[in-house]
Amino acid sequence: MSKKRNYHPTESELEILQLLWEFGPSTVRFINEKQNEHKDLSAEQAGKAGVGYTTTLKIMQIMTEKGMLSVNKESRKHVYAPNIDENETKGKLLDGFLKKTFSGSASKLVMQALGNHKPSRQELDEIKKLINDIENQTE
Amino acid sequence: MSKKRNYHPTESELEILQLLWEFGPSTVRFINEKQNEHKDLSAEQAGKAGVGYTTTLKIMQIMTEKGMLSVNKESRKHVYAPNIDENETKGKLLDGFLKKTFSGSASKLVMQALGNHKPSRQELDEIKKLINDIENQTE
DNA sequence: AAATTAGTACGAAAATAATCGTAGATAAAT
DNA sequence: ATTTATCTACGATTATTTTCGTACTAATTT
Repeated sequence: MSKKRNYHPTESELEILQLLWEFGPSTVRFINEKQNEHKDLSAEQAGKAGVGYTTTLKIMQIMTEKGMLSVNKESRKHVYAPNIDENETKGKLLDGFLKKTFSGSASKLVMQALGNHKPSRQELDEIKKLINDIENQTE
Repeated sequence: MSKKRNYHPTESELEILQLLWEFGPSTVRFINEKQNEHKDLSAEQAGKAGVGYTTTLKIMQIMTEKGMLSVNKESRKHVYAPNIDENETKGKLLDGFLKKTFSGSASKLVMQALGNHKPSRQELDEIKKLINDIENQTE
């Protein structure tokens, strides 16, 4: 039986995972800069310092220990890559959120999501198509 | 300008809020028992001890300090009531989750939710109705 | 009334997450 | 070849959340 780890990425772990999923294998420096770019965009306060380099490094090292990332040490600039699947991970996170917040009811969540966030015409069409697919596939 | 507090309930705070929303104003004892019932249902280990009474009490007191709950102390058994709106709170939580996990795209989340959780026919119908409502309301 | 039970108050410990300082090593620049 | 910049390693600190022990008080039982 394989050791089935259950990954519960923390907030900053998730932030890093997102960047790695988006940009592919990266150095600590790159990830750290992206983190601080993002912070700037939504900066509410002038005095925000941003995440320190060694903080990002430390977290990525911890993630590697946990098995979430793998690291290539050939170069001095270690290159980290996500070791877990984006959709699978997001699915699990969604599952947890669903249970905690919407008693596990996907439709309640969908309704709140659609109710709050007026989706665009294109988004609506995508969703309708998805629903059609599900309906056809069921029967 | 009113002091606009931004409530970020923690996990156990949210668990308590859910119970208060579901069952209405309650004593610590009641909430604590519900917490442990729920834990039993999904008990994976035999040795799980459950949440201690004073733990629940403490958290509810902290929530009261923060303004999330209000408390009626007329009886010796204090009765706690949620002070924040269920839909509004869940909306904010969803918002945060959306940003952190799905880059703020509601449709991505909906698609993942529907993709993972084969909704029932009834749920599908509800969602379709909701989409119709949104479409009609837009134009 | 005495003893037992059931409550609240509250400080402090334990667990978890995030941050950073500093040391040491390698590479790059002068 | 020195100096300076860049990188990793890693312990320690801070912040946050959760848990619980203990003291004290009020009610309930015997």
